[in-house]
Amino acid sequence: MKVVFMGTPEFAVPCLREVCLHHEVIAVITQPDKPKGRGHKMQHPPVKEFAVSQGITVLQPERIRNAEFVSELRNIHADVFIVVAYGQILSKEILDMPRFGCVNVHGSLLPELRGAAPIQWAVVNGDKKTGVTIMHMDIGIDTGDMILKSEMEISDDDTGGSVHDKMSELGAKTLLEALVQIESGVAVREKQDDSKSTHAPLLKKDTGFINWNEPSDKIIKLIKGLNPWPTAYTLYNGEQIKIWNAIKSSGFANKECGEIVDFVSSGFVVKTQDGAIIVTEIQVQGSKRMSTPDYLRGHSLTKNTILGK
RNA sequence: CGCGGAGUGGAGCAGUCCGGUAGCUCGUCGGGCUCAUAACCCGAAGGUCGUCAGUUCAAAUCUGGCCUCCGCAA
Repeated sequence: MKVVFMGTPEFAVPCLREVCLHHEVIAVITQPDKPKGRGHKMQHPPVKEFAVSQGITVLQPERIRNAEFVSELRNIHADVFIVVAYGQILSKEILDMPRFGCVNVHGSLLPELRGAAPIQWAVVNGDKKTGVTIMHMDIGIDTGDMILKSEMEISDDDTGGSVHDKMSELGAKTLLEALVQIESGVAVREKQDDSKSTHAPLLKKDTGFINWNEPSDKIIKLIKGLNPWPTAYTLYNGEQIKIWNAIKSSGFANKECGEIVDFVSSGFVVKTQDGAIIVTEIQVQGSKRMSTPDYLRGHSLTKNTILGK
């Protein structure tokens, strides 16, 4: 099929890679280059990098819904638009353009976790499984008719990052299957049960601020789900400490939540609502991420300090 | 030219302001003690202090350039 691919971050690259192998990608549409990062250097979206390496035409409209760009898009005459984490909302005009419509790869088992950050929220919520859904886009956000789903397990060791990476590949595979079905006319259109929908809002920095008054399991899920971004964090005497990893512990019933109650070989122990957790990997401002024992070799933390303020 | 932090034996740091013998906590290796130990005691190895140049009798330390890493902000 003749495909226009819309996508921006790393997550979309495997999809583009696989689609390139089996279909004719006539254009890639991605977000404009933006000054980003330290020193405000220009940064190309990962999808652009890949597209350029394959010699595919790259278009980076500031606003894809602008009349001028829409007419440009109309002239491309693709059979299908594939949208994977593009980052802009498509207008009805665009959705109706290709013969087979617009196909989206979404990182959850819809109708659960509609929205911007389904992968991380699945981990944060402590879900045991998640998956990808391939769907026909409609005017709503992640509300379109579903074509195909693939499930995957979330293990205790998984992080937002690890699930992201695995799902990125799973999504590409599932997308290819769906495209075959679409092309041969056997693809189903399953309506979503809106009454079962949940929401996975955009992650912000402060999503990672740890509330030590919550149970150990919940805090650990937050830490895992927001690793590597935006990362769970707390404050130690007003200084931010990112917490990369922690394991469950217990005891210290008579202590205050958030208090550093002990030091053990794998890290320091913090009281939570229903027990304690051992913080095993941290990062302080200006320094790199390291295991807590490493950190404690050159720094000291004071016992009984209350974290989070 | 967005703001800021950092590069010192294998790890994490101190020392830099105020130039003058390379230090701490661990790890490693050897020995001792112990029924035993991630415990304790004794000893050892291991660093051209990111890099290049400059100042100086003398540079980890002062000056300038470069490389790399990190936090914030976007």
